[in-house]
Amino acid sequence: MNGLTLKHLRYFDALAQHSHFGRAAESCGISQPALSVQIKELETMLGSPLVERGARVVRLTGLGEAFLERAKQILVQAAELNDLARSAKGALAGQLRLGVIPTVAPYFLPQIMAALSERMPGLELQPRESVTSSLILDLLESKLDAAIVALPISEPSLQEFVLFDEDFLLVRPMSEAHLPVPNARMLQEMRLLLLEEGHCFRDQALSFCNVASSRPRYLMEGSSLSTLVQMVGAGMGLTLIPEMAIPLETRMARVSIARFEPEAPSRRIGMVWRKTNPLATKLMEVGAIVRRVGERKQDPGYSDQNGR
Amino acid sequence: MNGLTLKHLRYFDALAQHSHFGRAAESCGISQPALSVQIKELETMLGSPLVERGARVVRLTGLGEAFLERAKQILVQAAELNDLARSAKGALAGQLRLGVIPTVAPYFLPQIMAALSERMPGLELQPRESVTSSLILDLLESKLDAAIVALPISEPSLQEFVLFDEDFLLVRPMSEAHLPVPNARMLQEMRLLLLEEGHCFRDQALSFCNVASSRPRYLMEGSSLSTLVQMVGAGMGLTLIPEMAIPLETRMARVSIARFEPEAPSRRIGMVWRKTNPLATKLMEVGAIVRRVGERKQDPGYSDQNGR
DNA sequence: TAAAAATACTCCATAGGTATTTTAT
DNA sequence: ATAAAATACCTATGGAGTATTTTTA
Repeated sequence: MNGLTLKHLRYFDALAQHSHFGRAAESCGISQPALSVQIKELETMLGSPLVERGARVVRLTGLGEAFLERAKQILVQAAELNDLARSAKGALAGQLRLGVIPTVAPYFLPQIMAALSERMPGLELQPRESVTSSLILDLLESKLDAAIVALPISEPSLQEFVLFDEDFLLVRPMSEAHLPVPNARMLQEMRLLLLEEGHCFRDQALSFCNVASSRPRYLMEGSSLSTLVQMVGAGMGLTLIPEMAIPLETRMARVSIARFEPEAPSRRIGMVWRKTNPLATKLMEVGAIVRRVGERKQDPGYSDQNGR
Repeated sequence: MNGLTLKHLRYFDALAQHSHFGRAAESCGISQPALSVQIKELETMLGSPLVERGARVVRLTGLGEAFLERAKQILVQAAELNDLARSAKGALAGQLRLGVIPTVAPYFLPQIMAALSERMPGLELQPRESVTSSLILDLLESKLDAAIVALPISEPSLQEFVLFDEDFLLVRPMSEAHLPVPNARMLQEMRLLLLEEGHCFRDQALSFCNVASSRPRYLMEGSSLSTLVQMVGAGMGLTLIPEMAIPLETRMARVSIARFEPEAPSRRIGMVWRKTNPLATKLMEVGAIVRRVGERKQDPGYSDQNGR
């Protein structure tokens, strides 16, 4: 009598996500009629419709919303079952889907991959770069195993593992190198170049400047730290970048770096994963290795392959 | 790549429960080879065995245990999805699987069924009588929707809904009706007839008598309150019964009833259900109706169909 | 050697495809 | 009029049955 299938849930989840039978079907790798039939079957089992069919819109009913929420939980748990076997085996093998935020990835990911391939040879790292909000969503839906982001996340279902803290440094045109380092108040009056919305680094920088409104007068936006530094070099303003970005980003640019004293702004970088992930203990080991990489980077005597 | 099915989980759950491919298959309504194939498929997907096959024994591996735990969770949640639709509809309709402990069922269930069929006509009550431990297990595995038991249960995942408190009364042979009512200390020296192990009412009575050991000197056991009262009538000792059992059990018996003063032992009867059950709000309504029945029963002016 | 699980094969139910119709804006 | 979902019909995969062999205590 219980004809419910995980397939039903996957299809319904896809339908809810796309709000469109055709695209949802495509995302499942099946044809639109096949998906229609499965959804209808699900509704028949339940005795109530899950979606309202408009001519151009598909919307979830109230029941559909409630159903979706629970269905997602089940799908996540089912996905975790797959990881269970891997976690039972000694070394963490197979692929590890790791998300990394854009203001960390280019400066840290190469070293992470090098360290992991040495210390955990069986591991196949599948990195994905995106902003925090997107990474967290994927994490919660079990589309990622772990993510490296700025802490805190404060999501109760996620485990946070601190990797390291790092300061933000001031990047100015060479021509201003002789000027005193401005403080937070002064920064508010200057032409500050920051990342576009969605990047946590942007918010952290703004919060240092005590900027309440999200768009102060002299704010310009770039889509990568590299772009920002280039713009600074061209005399268009100044910016902040995290310390780990210095070697790579300032090598070719005609800019001057200054440290804020005595209170430098900073961020805490950490790794997060679902607490219920069966790989949790293995992920802790991964975290320890990654942390080691971070410590080496911060050691002033250390010189990585990015030179400097 | 994710060929996992709820069917796999159901079959594996059955196998774990029966530790026997043949019987597990039977309980699933399929043949033994069919189950073997599915289990093997599951193990192949995971890459590790879930069970150790002995010639006469099937035991779960470590991975199997871990897998089972998570699989059960998923199965419960999947079962709850079915209830979701019903809860969305206005009145609670369809069948409601209600467990009741043996020391409540015969005295309370008829009135409950009468009240519910009047107040919730669409509801088809499927009662099941068993001891508390068994009811709670079934509840947690979603094989019951709710249960009427003695509180507290103190299981975090269960919602407790208090129905009423009721006293325990002393049942003596008619010949002893003139004697003073014994207190708890005195009871320890008397020939006390109680239910066999597993019944919560037995434990509650023992705890009133401050009996530490589970089998005091003068203890005899019966399998139903009715039997106990008959034995008391035959002069074999005395017993305690809950107040609601009085009308039915003492009608035909030559026994005398006495109330303990001033501190009568008592029990709290309540209804419990899984907090995550989508029917939770509806179950609260059911609880309210059942509570009303309990209140009417306790009203001295009330006379139910059991006479008295 | 005997009970139990695995294997071999056969079959049919059903998930899914293609072609088409119906629906709603 | 048109995009989108439902329906009709057909095909093929795989779940489940029976018969049999293999395993192990």
